[in-house]
Amino acid sequence: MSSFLALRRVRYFSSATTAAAATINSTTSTDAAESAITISKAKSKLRTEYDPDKALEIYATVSEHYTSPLSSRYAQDLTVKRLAKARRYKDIEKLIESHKNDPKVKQEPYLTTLIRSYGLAGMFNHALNTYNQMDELGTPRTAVSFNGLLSACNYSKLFGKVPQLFVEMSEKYNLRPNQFSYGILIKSYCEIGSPELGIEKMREMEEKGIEVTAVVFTTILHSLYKRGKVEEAEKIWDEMVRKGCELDVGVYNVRIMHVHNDKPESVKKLITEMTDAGIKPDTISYNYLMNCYCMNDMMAEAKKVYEGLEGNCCRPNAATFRTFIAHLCNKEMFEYGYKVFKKSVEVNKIPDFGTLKPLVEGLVKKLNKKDAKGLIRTLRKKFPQKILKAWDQVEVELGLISIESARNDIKAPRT
DNA sequence: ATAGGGTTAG
Repeated sequence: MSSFLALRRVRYFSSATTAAAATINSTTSTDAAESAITISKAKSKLRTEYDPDKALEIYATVSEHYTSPLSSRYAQDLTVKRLAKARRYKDIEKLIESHKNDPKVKQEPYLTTLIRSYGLAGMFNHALNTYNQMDELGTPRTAVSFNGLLSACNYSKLFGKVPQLFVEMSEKYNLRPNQFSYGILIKSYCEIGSPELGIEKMREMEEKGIEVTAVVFTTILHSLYKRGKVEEAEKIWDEMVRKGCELDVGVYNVRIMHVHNDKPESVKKLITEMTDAGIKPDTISYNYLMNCYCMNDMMAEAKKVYEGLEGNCCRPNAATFRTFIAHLCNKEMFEYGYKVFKKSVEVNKIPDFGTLKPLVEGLVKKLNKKDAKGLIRTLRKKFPQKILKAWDQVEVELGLISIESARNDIKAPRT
């Protein structure tokens, strides 16, 4: 029985891969506005599509409407990540290799997306092969693809390999590393556990007259805080300010990250500071503030932050819903938790099983079976069968459904 | 049109 299912799955999948591959080469003359709509719809769907087969089908519609590397990159990234999670490496290869038949591979940005994708899938050797294949494919080389290769290496978590590639490839192909190349290199040193070497490379940038932006400072700052080197971090921050580096949300969020386990006043202070400097806090900043209030039992304040998000031109993201619902459950605020859950459904950012289970249990405990059932019913509509199995059991355990009807469901799933 | 910041997990 299970092998039959497995077989069916493979066959179904192969046809989806082929479909995705085939559309890439078809010449379509859809007009740009229409393409943009199609792509944006596909992205929204992909975000919540965890079934790799379905993801591929959706991705096929994106390939069909290709306009620029950037516009389809997000979709390609998501598809590849889903496949990688399912360990479908052969299928990733099939998909990406098929793109090499497209005339656009002679364009460096296009080819670079392929290299990056292999990296995201953790298939660094494929990324490297693709990079070495460029002459054969007739794609010109600049720092763009070089940086793509270095990024692929970081994505594959081969941080130690980046410094070596940096030297080797820049010499072999006579390329001059730019500010992005250095940014990637410094990231790799920080990940290896040596922000000090990262700082050394930053000095090298200065000597060579390559602009050191907030991104590089942020990488180093983050690494220092993460390793508890607070004094060194403060020094880097001071240097950054002193040198007149343009500050942005990213750096501030790293600083907020560092203080958010403290009292809310510390977070508030930084938010005021950045706002005064004309930098708008984003969803990440507010998530920290909200979390911080929750950890300090200030739920009314946390609610205010959550409800004020849109007024601050921020949209709640997946992390907002997940962490807030978890805290609300801890505080037994299940009714409000259900409200937040409904909002997450509305915007297609539903938290995972582990987050929602305590919410259902809490609702039942408070004798609110109606909402508990409503929650599960909603999930049934949204998620693939595999994930839902866990919910069948929860339903029975909590007495939301009788064992008999659970059995019936196996034959005839509810709609 | 290539680098950083949260959270994500099996």
